[in-house]
Amino acid sequence: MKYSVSEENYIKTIYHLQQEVDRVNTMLLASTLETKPASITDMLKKLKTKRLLDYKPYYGFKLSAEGNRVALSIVRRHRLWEFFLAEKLKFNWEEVHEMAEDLEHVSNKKLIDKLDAFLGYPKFDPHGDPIPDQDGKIQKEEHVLLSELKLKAQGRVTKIKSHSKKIMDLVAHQRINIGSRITVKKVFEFDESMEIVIDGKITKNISQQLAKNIFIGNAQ
Amino acid sequence: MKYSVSEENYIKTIYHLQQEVDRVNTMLLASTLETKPASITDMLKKLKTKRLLDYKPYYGFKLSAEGNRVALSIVRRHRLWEFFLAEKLKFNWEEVHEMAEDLEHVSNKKLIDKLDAFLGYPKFDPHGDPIPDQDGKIQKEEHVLLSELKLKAQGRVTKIKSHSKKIMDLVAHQRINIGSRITVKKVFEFDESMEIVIDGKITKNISQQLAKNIFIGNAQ
DNA sequence: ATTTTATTTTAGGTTTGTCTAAATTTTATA
DNA sequence: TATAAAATTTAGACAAACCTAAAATAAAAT
Repeated sequence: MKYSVSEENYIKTIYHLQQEVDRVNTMLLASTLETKPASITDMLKKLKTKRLLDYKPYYGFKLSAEGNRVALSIVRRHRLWEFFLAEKLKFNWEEVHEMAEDLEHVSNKKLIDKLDAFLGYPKFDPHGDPIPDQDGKIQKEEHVLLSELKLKAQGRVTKIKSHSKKIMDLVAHQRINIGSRITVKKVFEFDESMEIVIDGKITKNISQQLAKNIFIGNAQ
Repeated sequence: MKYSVSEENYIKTIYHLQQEVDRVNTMLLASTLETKPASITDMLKKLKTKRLLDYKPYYGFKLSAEGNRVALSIVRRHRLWEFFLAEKLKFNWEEVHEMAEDLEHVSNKKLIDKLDAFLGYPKFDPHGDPIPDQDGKIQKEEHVLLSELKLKAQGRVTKIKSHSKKIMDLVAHQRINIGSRITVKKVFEFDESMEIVIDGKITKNISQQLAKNIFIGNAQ
């Protein structure tokens, strides 16, 4: 089945929100997609008739098994293109997300599978997010938030929680990259900010809010 | 300026038709785009207000300078993606056209320029068609139709005129590729069909209709 | 130079995906 | 538990891009 760009964006967004909160509602989806609640309701009805969504008016909704399958294929496309943009075209990993938003809707399966092969079947994208394989299988990530790392603890950055421009700006400025080795030197009780050392070289001070958006783990 | 997929398809199609006939009309455009004349008129009015088209009702239309510029940028994207698909993803050159129809609408300029660099600034796509550079400049092709080649004449295939599935099927089956060296062994007066030798190895008989769709020239 | 035929445009309708405003249902609060 | 507030849905409208049927114009034929 082929879905419209709009349908795909709804499915993908519902999928991502379901990873974060246990109940996605109309309001949340509307604010995430920067659209109005009434538009959400319209699309929910459409996705329900296409059996991508379990949806009872007023009682909430979630992706059906088929909806989940479709979501994973969109996520796969998105992350493969991100990998391509960063690895082959040499884009900075902060700028690939936006471009991949367009490329992800090119849905020719043979194209995506050949791209996957060309890239060497990568398991994680440049943000450290796992790339689903042809069957939608995802390699388990094991990581903790930098904010939860104990003093003197060390690890590699595997992922940034949100890819919003605001966060990416700060992360890039602080020279924190996927793969950077981070050591926690100090945690300040006052505001829970921390002093870290990046790759054994640069020392930086970061806020707790930022540390709560950086994952340290086992990927790559 | 950003244009819709539909607008881009109209602009691109008008551009291509203008290379072939000196006056594109509503009927021709409708049949090429597999749409109805009334829909063409609607879009012509829209493209006129966007100053991409010189158009006087009932008097005909042609791309404006700006329309031409936009068309060349679409053609550039299309052919760069075709080159990528054939060269990097190892698709057969007969199958890349369809996929590039989707990819061409991803119009981020920085992405396209980086793709161009990654591919090594190719001058011709896998069909032998020239790829416009950032400024819309096209490398001149010098080629003649295979049907016009003299007896015993020889040359390399640089381009297939149309990329319709019907032609591509036949061309692929006959093992005629871009770059193949063709020698004309015989021309039969009865139906103007010809016997050719491909790369000094295989002998084939092809119809005049087919020979009129194969260009022999100087590209690559 | 009419008449016939072909082409093009207009008028009005459809679908997709959006919107605003109003109505309905659920949840929270007094 | 009745009422206020918040969330959700319905009703009706709009733009984009298409359609059919009819009207207008241009081109061809007699």
